[in-house]
Amino acid sequence: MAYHHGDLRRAVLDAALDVIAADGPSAISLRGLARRAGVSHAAPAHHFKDKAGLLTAIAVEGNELLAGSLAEAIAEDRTKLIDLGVRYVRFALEHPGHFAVMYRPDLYHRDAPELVAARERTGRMLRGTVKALAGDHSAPLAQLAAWSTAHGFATLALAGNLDRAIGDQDPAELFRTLADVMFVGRGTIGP
Amino acid sequence: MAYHHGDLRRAVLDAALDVIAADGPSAISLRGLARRAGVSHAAPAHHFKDKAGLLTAIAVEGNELLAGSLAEAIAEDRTKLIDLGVRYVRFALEHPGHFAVMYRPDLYHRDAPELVAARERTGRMLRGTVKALAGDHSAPLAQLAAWSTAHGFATLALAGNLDRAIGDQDPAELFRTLADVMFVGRGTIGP
DNA sequence: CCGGCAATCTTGTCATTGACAAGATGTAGT
DNA sequence: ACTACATCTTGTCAATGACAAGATTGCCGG
Repeated sequence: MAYHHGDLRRAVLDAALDVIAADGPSAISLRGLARRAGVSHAAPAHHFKDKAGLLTAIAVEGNELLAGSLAEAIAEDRTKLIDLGVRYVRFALEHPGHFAVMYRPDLYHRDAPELVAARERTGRMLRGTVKALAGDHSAPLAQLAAWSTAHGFATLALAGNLDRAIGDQDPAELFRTLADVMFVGRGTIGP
Repeated sequence: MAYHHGDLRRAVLDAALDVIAADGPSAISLRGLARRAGVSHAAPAHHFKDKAGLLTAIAVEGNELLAGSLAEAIAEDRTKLIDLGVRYVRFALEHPGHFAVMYRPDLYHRDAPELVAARERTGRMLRGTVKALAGDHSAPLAQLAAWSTAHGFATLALAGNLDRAIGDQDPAELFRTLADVMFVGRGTIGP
């Protein structure tokens, strides 16, 4: 084994995401991740400072991935709010490790500058699209409604609370159906 | 200090709920709770077996409290789905410790019989009300929509993600406004 | 009244973990 | 080659969860 791992930072991140997706954020241990990567027990700390630092890095990466995906949808059509919701749900299902950390600020350093920046970038996507659809007076409420619905659906689906309702469908497409029924044809929110 | 605490079980539960509401479930330690209650470090284990057992007890109690509140709303008017949502949100804000644990099955014993029973009781409330409003064909989707929205709103509000949007309003009443805008006047869901 | 019995709590211990400090090893720039 | 730096190792400590064994208390049947 070489003294330098090559990319220990990424290896630890990937191992952590594996464990989190399988058993939740409380199941990770820096020492366990070190063993998985074949390095000494204190090596990860050099890249992430401490456990909260590792989870902060995951939250940052998650927000960047999500912002990127939302940006794609906006590039296609900046008026389709439902597409943003579908991508939000799809992101949660495809990156369960990231999603499981992102909205648990008690687990990481919520004031880290890079995190604040990534969060802000994600938030701008949603706000911009909502404002393009709703008047300025109803935009905040519409934003709340959209975010709450997508976030609630994703959260419940990830935790397995919707297994029976979802069956063998694609959850993200089921969410599209749901959002269509809720929003389409209403003056306040959707086209 | 008497050898018997009196009601150590409740004291530990209350202390745990305090800590969880303040710093999240990852901040609790059985030994810390024991110190808070003025007992030896191993006393709590006698009541809850282990840490997951303590969190299981909290999840059970939370589901029972929530089911009770929902039952009240149904007793008043079994057709007002929005009232259920408002109570769901209010429960989350008034019992943040319980709520923070209930939907994190990775933290507790998700198969404990008492927990399954309490969950089932809560679920019946929602299903019954939704079925009374929507036809059998659209009920599952309507239930998903209602639960997702309320759960997402409560989750985001608790994590502090909605602070700016909420301002100094009562979050639960804000949710009522939001739900009114979303649901009222639609054939599929609300009256 | 009392002997035992179960529930409750204490004390003692162990492996694991997170965090930190100090040192070793490789790498890049000059 | 020399130096500065990033990376990784080794060693250590306090805190924690879990377990085992024993002490204390209240209670119940006889």
